[in-house]
Amino acid sequence: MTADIISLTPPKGHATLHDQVAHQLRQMLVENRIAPGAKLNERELCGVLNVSRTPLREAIKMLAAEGLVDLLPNRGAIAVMLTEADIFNTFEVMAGLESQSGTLAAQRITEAELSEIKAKHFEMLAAYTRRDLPAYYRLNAQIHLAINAAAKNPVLTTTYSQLNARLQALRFRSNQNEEKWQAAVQEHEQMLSALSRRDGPALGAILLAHLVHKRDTVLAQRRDAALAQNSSLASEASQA
Amino acid sequence: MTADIISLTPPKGHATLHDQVAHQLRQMLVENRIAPGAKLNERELCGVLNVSRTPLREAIKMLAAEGLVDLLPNRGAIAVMLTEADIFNTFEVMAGLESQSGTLAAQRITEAELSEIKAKHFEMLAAYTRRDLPAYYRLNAQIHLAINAAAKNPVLTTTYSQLNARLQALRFRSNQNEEKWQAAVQEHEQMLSALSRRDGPALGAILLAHLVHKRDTVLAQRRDAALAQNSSLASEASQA
DNA sequence: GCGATAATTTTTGCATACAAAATTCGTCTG
DNA sequence: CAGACGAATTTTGTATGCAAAAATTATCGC
Repeated sequence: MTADIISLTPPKGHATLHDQVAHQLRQMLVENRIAPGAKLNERELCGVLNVSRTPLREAIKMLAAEGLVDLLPNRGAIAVMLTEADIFNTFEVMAGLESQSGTLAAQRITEAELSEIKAKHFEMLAAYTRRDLPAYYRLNAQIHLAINAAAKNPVLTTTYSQLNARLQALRFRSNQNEEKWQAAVQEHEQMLSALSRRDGPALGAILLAHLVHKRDTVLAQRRDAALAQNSSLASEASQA
Repeated sequence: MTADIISLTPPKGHATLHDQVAHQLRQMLVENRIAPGAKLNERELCGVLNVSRTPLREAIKMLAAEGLVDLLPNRGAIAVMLTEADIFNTFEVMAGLESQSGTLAAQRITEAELSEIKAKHFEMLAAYTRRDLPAYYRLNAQIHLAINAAAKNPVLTTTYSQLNARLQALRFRSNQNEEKWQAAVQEHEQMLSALSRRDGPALGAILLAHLVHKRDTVLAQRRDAALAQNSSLASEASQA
């Protein structure tokens, strides 16, 4: 099936090496174990992953097509470094895709799927109440993926996941501020309500707004981080 | 820039071999010079493209990530064979993306861009009047790409182009029937009107409907082709 | 003659080898 | 001492070689 070409799930058993390597590299990039802008040294990675350069290079080419690394001619590959414009644009597209998936999900979701999402929602509320950020993020992501899955369109799911992967690295260590967190939780309440009523347009609109807010949060955070980085660099420079 | 990772335009000068090969293969797939389901024999393609297997295989991995070929473990790659569900789903996503690009384009298009699209529109009308299908298709595609470009979101453009490439092969030899053709032209008139009025929501809605119609046309055509194929096979069998 | 099985050939997947480009380092000059 | 030039090293890009898996052909049994 076309939508499964890009396997975002671990290749089971012992599939081809380049697929395994691609999966491992994807994980490393998404979890920020390879920093944005960092060079992917082939020899080094060969050592870490215990493979020769051939499957490694093939995997890198796949990641390039997925938009997780940039290919510099004669200079290898680097982990993508998203500009603010890139982030804005990516969120803009993801907002459209997620909105669409919400609209479709409202039409196509089964009772069983809805129940599972509701359950995850309550688990997420529990995590929020405990201020357990990692659990909250995990459940949040699961809910969004579940809504996506309920849209019953594998092409949509794959496209969404691929864009999401590029941003994952950004969100990996992001800390919400309290009021935005609360707002996000409220939006999730509205999402569940719309989904329960099978109100596609409403769910689409909510998800659109939700993603816009998420985008603003990520961008604001990024600016703060950049400022902190700059000031620490400045103090370092003054020390030297 | 992230959106330029996947180069859909000819790599100028003498870039890396795997990029050139990827471009050539893409062209061959999109133009149906490699039939859907056909096996991509490595040695054979090496001969045709005058390269060794290494850059060829790297290129194939990229095309796999782009969804143009399927990778079968230990059995190489085949040109994607879209099922009817795949086509439906791909069009569904493309409809969403194109609708969004219309909405954004209405907000962000410049006068110069609008004029150029209008000019292309009239050229397209000329082609329609002459019943010059190839010219019509070319201009039609250019208009859609121009609207996409006017949305000023490279991520959206790339995502759209990537999905479009998968369907290009289908449309390459597609013949419109007269009334659907006329309807499509009328929709284009509405598009231009909405774009001139900078009416984003209207343009989005029109493009959504336009894509749905395109989808129906392509699927109907495909069913006809399948029937013709079957009957010719049947007569062949009866001859033997 | 037909189907199943075994041998042969082909093809894929991976590792290695070699050439060209880029990076690094040292040296030299002003 | 700064900066530029150039040799040495590293790193990438491509070609080739080898082993395992698949496809093909031939052979055998029925």
